[in-house]
Amino acid sequence: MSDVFKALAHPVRRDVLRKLRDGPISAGDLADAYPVSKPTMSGHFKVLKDAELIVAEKHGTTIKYRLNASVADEALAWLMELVGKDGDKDTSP
Amino acid sequence: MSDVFKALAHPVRRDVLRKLRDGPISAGDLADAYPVSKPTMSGHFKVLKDAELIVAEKHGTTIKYRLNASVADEALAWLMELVGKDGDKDTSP
DNA sequence: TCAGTAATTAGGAAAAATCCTAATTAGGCA
DNA sequence: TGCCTAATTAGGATTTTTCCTAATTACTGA
Repeated sequence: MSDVFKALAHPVRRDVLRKLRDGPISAGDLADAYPVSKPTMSGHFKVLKDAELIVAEKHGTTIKYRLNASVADEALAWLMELVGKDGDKDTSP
Repeated sequence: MSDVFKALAHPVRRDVLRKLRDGPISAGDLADAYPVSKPTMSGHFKVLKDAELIVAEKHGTTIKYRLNASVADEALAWLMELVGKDGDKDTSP
């Protein structure tokens, strides 16, 4: 759980996760979206992967990352319990 | 927002927040609950205070901390948006 | 096979986090 | 006032995070 919150503690990593909400994106395209070097972005991807917030899919020479919402759900559940909301999984039937 | 997730990234700090769910607790009583020094705990309190996850109330010579759920709600809202749940504030009418 | 592109690993500098002991501040009370 | 307790601040050692440039790995296609 610490790994997840640690991963969420960096603004670039949070923004990467938001981008991945709309579907998988390649490492290169993600890297191009931020004013830091590619190796730095690769490091951010590693933090997100280690926390299992993202999953890598290899497509030939490129790698696409996709969001793993189930891990985010665990962090969500922790916060829900903290603030006293019950942990409903869905808001619509 | 980074401050909030950073504060949540340490297991002792997360546990402190959970304890405060049931009402305010003094700094000393909280410190006694963990196998680290009081100054270390004081440092953790500072991180939580800076993130506004807790609020200090002075009572004579002791200080009581209480949970500030509204900041936790913001982190919750961020995660809800990430995983595609709508951000209902309440689960019961 | 080998040049080109995508992405990561290696190595290292600078800043921040973690935790300790010792010293300090602040309040309450004989 | 002077002492005791509660809690924080100061100072410092160690580890982790963050970010860079340079080098490496891995796949593709002429």
